[in-house]
Amino acid sequence: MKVSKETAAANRAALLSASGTLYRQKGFASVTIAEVGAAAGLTHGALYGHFRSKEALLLATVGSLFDWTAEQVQEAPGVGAFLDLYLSRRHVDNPGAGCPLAALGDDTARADRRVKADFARGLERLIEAFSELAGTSGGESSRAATVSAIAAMVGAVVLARATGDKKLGAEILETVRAGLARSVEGHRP
Amino acid sequence: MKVSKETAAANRAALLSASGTLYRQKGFASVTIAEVGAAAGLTHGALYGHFRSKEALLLATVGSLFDWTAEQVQEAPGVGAFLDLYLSRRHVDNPGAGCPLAALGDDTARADRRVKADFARGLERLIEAFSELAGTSGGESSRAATVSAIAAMVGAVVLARATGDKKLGAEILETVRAGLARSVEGHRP
DNA sequence: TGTACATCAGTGAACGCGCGTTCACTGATGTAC
DNA sequence: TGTACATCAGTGAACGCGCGTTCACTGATGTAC
Repeated sequence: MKVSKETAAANRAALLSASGTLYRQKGFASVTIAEVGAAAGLTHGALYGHFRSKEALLLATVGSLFDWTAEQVQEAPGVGAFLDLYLSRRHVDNPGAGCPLAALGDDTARADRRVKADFARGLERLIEAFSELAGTSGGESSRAATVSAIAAMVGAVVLARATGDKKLGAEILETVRAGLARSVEGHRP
Repeated sequence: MKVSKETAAANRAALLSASGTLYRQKGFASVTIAEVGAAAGLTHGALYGHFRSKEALLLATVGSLFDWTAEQVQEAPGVGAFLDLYLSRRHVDNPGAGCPLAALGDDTARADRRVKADFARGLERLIEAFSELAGTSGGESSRAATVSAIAAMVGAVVLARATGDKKLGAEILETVRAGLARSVEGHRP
């Protein structure tokens, strides 16, 4: 049956939220139309009222998904606090609510050019936000330090998740966290 | 028709080689039995003579796949040479013949406990091999530096692949390479 | 404001397709004599 | 060494199943009067 415009808009938002979570949990390839619909409290048929196809849903979802991490940085009170959150067991254990760059990096490498473009934009926004949070001026060496830090953070979360080994995973997180905390302090005169 | 024992063994090896390449290129979820068989020059039916199921093929493949990177380190003439190879455009553009930790990290996080165990073993071997190549003694700080370096390397390759942007990708690779080269030299008195 | 009706968001059965898996069959291998 | 035959690696048709997608239908919404 027909629903109000407000409900329809909320349903569309629920579909995008559900797909964003499911993609991060299961990867692009393993998410079905039916489960996205069900996670949003709808049937699979309803999804086609909002998106032309499975591909269109994917493109609509990643349009904003990869901005997540930069937004988290902007909300963080400081670099140390963000490092603690990003390199935490909680983050590693909850990919569906975590950094899409870490959860979908490999998937994006295999995806459409348009998905990659959204990923690149999200990464650029993250580099800017992180540089700003670290309080360094916009020099070249500041950007280089930020890029290296982000690579290490993403790598650490990917590796910690893939090992499935609490001890090794914790070692990776703590090692990278300590190394980056030292490096960031070193950049503050 | 029946083939010789040598041919059968070669076919089995070809299946494992094909699956290893295809997994790294397309991810675990998107590789079909038929295409693994075809890539090995066989039909899909032949595969079931060697492996009980699709899952058994996956487990047999990753049994040795994740050792690839440590073996590359052992063959490298030095740390600098390995960094140049790992953080190269060539590596980024050829995931099927590259580091499985970078190509399948996210997929492994979503996979069976046994796949994760093989990943963890491959990563441990890589940490040992890299420490040895870097020529540092087996102290705690040496291991920490190695773990941080590997996280940055894996993260750099994942990000460079996902951006699909030659310029940003090249910047990530070169920034991390330069940072690690400096860090490794710093550890040499 | 009240009423009749056109609109349209959502439902769920149905479709074709590709996948993993099975199995009767083929014919070269390799062994028994 | 030569021959007859049992073995078995590989083939390809067939199967059931789950998926993406379509579409006739439903009934609440929201508008025209």
